[in-house]
Amino acid sequence: MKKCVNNLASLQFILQVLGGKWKLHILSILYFGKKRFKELEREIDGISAKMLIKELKDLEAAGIVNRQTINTVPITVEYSLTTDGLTMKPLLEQMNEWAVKFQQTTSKKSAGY
Amino acid sequence: MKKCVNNLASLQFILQVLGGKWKLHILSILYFGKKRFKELEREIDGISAKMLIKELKDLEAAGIVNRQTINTVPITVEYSLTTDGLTMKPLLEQMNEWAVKFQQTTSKKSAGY
DNA sequence: CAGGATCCTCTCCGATACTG
DNA sequence: CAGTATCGGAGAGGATCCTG
Repeated sequence: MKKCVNNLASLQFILQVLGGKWKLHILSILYFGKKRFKELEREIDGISAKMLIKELKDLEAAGIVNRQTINTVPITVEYSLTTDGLTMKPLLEQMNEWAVKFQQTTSKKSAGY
Repeated sequence: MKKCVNNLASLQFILQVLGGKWKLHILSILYFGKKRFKELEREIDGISAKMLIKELKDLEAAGIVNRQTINTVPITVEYSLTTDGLTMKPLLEQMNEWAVKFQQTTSKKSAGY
């Protein structure tokens, strides 16, 4: 009586959560643990502070990323994956794996033979 | 001597391939087999012909989708997953699974308790 | 039926300057 | 350091008309 998979209707939802130029990049870093805002900014090459803030807000609103403010003198904010966010680690791994393989096969082909 | 996963650098690549409003939706249909252009258009609610064409072209260029022209009187074109495209079926399944679960947990929380 | 061309709108995203 | 506000360009994406 379970539906098995007769459609992949929820796939759209993935894009709403992970869509945007930087979200996967951010997650691929938080994947390895808690990071401060500035660390993220440094590790994500090319991102502007504005976009980092925005994407982090989106991820926070989605319940994937945790925001923790620490009241130091120059304020410190740390971001990490929530419990829900952690559930997508295997998914991130598999996505990355697929991407690696796919890039290899396509580069072989375009190499001519 | 293998790298294990010490970074998820290829994740960016996923977005280049699957980014765009409709690509996952298209793939979630081609997942189940070959489809004609018009069938896709009908099954993807809200998509415009222009976007369907564009997204299909992108997917074709990426080597994920196959385009086959059949010389009937009103021309028929069929789209299907390539060999490379088929390799992402497990990925699509896992993405969908995660999305389903994630939507459940978040809807529970927003239900108040 | 499948797809091209054109026009138009809206959102994404970068750059910059400013606040606690 | 972390975040907000504003401006502006580029591209995504929609609607419509046209063609083989």
